Amino acid sequence: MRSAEFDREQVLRAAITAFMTKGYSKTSMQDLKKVTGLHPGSIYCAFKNKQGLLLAALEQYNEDKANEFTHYFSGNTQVLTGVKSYLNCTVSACSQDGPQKNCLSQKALNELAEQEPLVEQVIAQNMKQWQERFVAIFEQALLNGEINNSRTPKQRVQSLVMGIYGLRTYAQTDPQIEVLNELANQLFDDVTR
Amino acid sequence: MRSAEFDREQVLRAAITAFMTKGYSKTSMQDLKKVTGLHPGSIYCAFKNKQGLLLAALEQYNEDKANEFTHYFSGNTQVLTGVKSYLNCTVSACSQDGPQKNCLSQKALNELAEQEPLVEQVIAQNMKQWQERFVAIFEQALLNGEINNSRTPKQRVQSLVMGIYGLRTYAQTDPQIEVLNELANQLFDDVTR
DNA sequence: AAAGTTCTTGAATGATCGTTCAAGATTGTT
DNA sequence: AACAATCTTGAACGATCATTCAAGAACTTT
Repeated sequence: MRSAEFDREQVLRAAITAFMTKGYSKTSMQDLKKVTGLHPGSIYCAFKNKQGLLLAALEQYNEDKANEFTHYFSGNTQVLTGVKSYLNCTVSACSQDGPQKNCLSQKALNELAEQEPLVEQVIAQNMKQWQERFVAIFEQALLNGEINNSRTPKQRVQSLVMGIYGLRTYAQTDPQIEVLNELANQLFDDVTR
Repeated sequence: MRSAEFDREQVLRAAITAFMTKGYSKTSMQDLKKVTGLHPGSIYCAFKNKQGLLLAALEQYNEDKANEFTHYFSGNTQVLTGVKSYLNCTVSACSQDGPQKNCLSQKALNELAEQEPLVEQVIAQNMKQWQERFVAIFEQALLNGEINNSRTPKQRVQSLVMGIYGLRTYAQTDPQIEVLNELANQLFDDVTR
């Protein structure tokens, strides 16, 4: 046996950045060869094809986001403080230039929904997981008495994730950080009221 | 002189539908030939190239949306009633299948932002116009006493359009009409509170 | 160190892409 | 009716696309 020479995570992160900046369709295999350092044959051997690479990249992205998420809520401070700082982080990411202002799942969903059912399904699943992590957080907030039960945690989270999707789209037309911060603060207030 | 034989609006509406269903990159000139009934040469003569056709389609789309908008607020009923029915219409569009569940501006923005500056600029302008139409509506609502001045009309509208962007994205992962209606109702309450 | 296995390489493939343009068709003018 | 002007047609173009695969390189085992 001989093990592969490339670092899978490193390759996937490079692919993630490429897909986030240029989108799936406009990212050619030549681009992917350049950023991953892998020759076409290796890519096809490891991921079957371009779509397979996207699916693997989405999986990696989901994992990274899950780790990031737990990082925000690992401390034993108030739960809502974590939500607030999560939103602040999202805003500052959106207001910057560069690839990180986007979300791979959201961008790929917009591009490929109803065109690539498998991809759509995987993204929907990832987003559902993300949403469920938030629900767990808000259920804890309810137990802590940080929020009341005028709306269920799930209802609040649905509004929250909808708001974050909207925030990212809004930021693409108007990346003023003050406006985005105001929007995020208002969203926080509405969701925790 | 000899006038063109095709109906420009008809061609643009066909292009709009095509771009909305498959996205810009994945809509080939062959597709466009098929749906518009125009041969490549005619398309290039009338719109210069594929991007020119997209720009023309975006312009037509913006015009159509503006007309649709005034339709919702032309009656002399309460302003907020119009907002509510606008949201209901958006929800039912999102929950359906087919091309109309998307918004051409939003989809193209997600696909082409930071890749095609000219397209991005035109879309940002269209979205700004859409937002300004809403601001005028909310200023009227303020005069009518339908909303208070705890937030400015502009602030309310920023939250509203952000919410609508988010609603459309949310609908792509979970098109249950009950959930979307609940989200839209909550958005309405938050924005008019 | 030789053989066997697995991975890497990158040129080649056929398909499809956006785009062009010269020839044909149609209309308006004289 | 003949000519000029303009539009339509669709085959052809080079470029680029995702993908393949046979040959070479590198590692493991004997």
